[in-house]
Amino acid sequence: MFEAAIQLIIERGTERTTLKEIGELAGYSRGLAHSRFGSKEGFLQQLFVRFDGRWKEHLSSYVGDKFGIEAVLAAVHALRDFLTAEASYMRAMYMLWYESLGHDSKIRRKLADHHRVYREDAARWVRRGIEAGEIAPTINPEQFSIQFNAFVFGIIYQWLVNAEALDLEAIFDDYELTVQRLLRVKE
Amino acid sequence: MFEAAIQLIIERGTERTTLKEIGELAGYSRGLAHSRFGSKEGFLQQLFVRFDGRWKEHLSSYVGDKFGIEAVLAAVHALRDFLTAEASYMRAMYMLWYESLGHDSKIRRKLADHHRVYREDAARWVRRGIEAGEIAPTINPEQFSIQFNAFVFGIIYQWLVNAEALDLEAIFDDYELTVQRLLRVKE
DNA sequence: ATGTAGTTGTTGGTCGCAAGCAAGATGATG
DNA sequence: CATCATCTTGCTTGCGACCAACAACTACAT
Repeated sequence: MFEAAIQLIIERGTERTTLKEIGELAGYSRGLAHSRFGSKEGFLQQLFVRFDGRWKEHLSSYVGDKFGIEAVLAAVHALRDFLTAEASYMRAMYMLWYESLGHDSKIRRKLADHHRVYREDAARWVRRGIEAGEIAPTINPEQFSIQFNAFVFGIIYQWLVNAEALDLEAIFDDYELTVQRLLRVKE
Repeated sequence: MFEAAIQLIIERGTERTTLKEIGELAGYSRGLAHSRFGSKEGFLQQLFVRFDGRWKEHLSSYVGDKFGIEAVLAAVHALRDFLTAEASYMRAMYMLWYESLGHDSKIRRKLADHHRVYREDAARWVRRGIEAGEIAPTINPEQFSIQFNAFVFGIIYQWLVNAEALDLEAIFDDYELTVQRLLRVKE
């Protein structure tokens, strides 16, 4: 059922995808999605949770308890691999996120909260990297974190707009250099 | 009419905004928006063109024929000021962009094209900065451009998700430092 | 002032369809 | 056979896009 929804969301976006279509594409009747999830909003919320779990799991399998530059690069690799291996997941997830920004919704509030956490995580990586003497103390962890998150979301956005125009390998390789240049303490 | 549309798109997104509401909020009858623009798609396209013109004008009033680091910083300032002075324009514009990614549309194709141009512009600024000896020749103009655009779109995205959580002044000040650190040739 | 044409805006109505609900079918299990 | 969960079907309601006919106003020539 969720797989069917992902496919439809990629094609039409969440707003133009109907519960009827989802049920039928999944091989059931038109009414099932509705009776299972109560409402369209309810269904999208479940989908949100599912997406979130999947990404969190993927990310933490890369980052683990790393910190400093290593953690930042691990997150970059997590994104690179997720974009290529789970492209449809990614597309549907962001379509859901983007469209939830349009109106007041639970998803929208959750999103704001998650984004705060993302920023805190990256800031912590940097802070611990500075403590370990690996990252230059002139770096402001909170600001780097915002810029790092901007990179992540900005790349994903450009990828959504036109995936073919981007050479992901080259982009992530070059961004690694940028991170090293910026963070690494000079001897 | 366009002003009414902007207000409604901010509240509900494009998909949940109806031509009827737009006409009525603008002080006309329910049918006017339709008879003027032919279709909802037609209306949104006009809106897209309008947004695009406004942003282009704003940006070029900051960048002019600058190049190198100066041009990059001018673009950063253009964004900073647009975000604060024209917040509703920005919100509605990006909601329109985001929602047009969900399905095949003319807007979507135009968007892809515009983004290519954005990347070319920034890459050109960098290339000319390298030629002038101001920017380190180790910098890859195309890759910096992608990262720069990612910053722009990524900041806007975070701002759309939760504007209150961001201190725009601090963000843009710190990003200036980042740009200088990355690009400026070391003597 | 009057007839003609063009522009702008209004109104009534059709069509299609998504969401949601309720009643019932199906089918497994103890 | 009774119960519970799962799934289907018929139906209602509401509404958005779109269209066609028409009204009101303006311009301008005669």
